[in-house]
Amino acid sequence: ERGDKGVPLMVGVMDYNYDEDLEELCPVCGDKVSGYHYGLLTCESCKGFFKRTVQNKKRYTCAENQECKIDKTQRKRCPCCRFQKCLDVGMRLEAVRADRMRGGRNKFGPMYKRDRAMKQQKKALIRSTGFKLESAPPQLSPVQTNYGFTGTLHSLPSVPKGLMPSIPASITPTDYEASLYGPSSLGVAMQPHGPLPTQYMCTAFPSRAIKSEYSDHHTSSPESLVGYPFPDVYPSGGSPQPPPLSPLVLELLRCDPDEMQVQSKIMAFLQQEQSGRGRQDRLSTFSLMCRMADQTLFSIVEWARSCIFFKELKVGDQMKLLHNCWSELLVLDHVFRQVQHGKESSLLLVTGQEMDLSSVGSQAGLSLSGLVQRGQELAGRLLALQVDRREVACLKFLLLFNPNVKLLENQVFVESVQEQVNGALLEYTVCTYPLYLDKFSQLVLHLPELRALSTQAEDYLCYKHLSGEVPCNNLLIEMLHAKKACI
DNA sequence: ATAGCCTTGACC
DNA sequence: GGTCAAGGCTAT
Repeated sequence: ERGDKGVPLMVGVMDYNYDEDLEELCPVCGDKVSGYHYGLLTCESCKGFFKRTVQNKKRYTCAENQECKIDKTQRKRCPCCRFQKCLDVGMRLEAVRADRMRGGRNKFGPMYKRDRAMKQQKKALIRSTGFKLESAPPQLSPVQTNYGFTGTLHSLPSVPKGLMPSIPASITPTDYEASLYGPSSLGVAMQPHGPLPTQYMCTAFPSRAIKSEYSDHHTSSPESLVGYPFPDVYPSGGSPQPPPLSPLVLELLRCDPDEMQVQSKIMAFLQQEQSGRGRQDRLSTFSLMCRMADQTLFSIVEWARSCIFFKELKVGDQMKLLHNCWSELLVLDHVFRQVQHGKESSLLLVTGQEMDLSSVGSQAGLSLSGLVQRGQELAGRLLALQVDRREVACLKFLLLFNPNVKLLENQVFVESVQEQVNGALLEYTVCTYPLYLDKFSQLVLHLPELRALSTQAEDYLCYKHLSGEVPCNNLLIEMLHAKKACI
């Protein structure tokens, strides 16, 4: 691809640019990758090894304890552990053809294409986030960097133990390969003596073996099948199924509170507050909106405090992060509600009430109407993007775990969560919307507008507060003060 | 048996 | 017609 054979040294030096070279390492042995082979990027030798093993139905036994380290220099020592590692990192038995037909393409083609697109975007992401990965301390041990949440095998920015310690932990290809195609070797490494994921369990599998992807083209006699005694990863026999949703995305979504619960809670609170007042001092619409935003903010803080990752932080760091992003979360909450509402002419409030936009225009001042309008425009763009709940769940984490917040006790953790969620969101969008390759960047590109909008909202709130129009005892104002104190 | 290089051929 | 992952070949 890159003509790196006769490249003049100088060009090599000039081109040596974080770009490709670091990613081109075989997940099995760390040798140079020569292309996609049997499901993922591997080196030429592991490709050949995997082919020989499966074609010739070889059975190996390990002389040691089935935990031999496999690297470029030692890969010949234990074929048993080497083959096990091939399976662990996700090489596909089905990609070895039973009929030995040469040339052509197989059903994995589209998958390789998707993976290329994803790698491309991840690279762009790394570039746009200012080479965070490269500027990180160069030799963090996996233990130090592994803040991965337990329970997922996917998207952890960390390396399986013993795999090429010279590789910066976060950018080995392993994460993505594994999260696309099967359990990561990290997952296996994390539970070295535990049971393997079901699909790789070596059960007593009857002679009905793996079908080649080409066996459809020929009358498939039992003899034409490769008889490797592993169960088919895709028993349904169709095209490769999309990988399961990243468990991280699911986990982030699970953290989300139930909308109806929040809605009725805030509704009940406001009603109670109103009923406690006499006819005379009923709150103005504006004050009511402030109380509503205030209560929403309470529920956001409650959400954050019970969230995966966030609850691991010390309170001091939690405060700093929330002080930084509370208005962004509030705005995102509002805007996404409008996306779901889908009506141009009215606002949907957190209480489930609908409010005519024309009444906002007439009752609110110019600056508030402008703010609302800007929110509607953002909602319109997000609607056009077809942003979904899972993506919003990720965006909330990206806002919350802002690595630019200063003086954090556990900065590294925050950066790690940011990276993990970025990766999970990227993976989610590429896998869920394969025809919309740009969706991830489109989503992330809307964050600056969201931030700008929230800043404008803060300014507005500040102005209203200074002119004494915001009710006191207000979390909004407290946050406003705290943030100003930070800066 | 290994691994680097070669040939093949469906898909774009 | 080019691409590139399959399988094939062959020195070590």
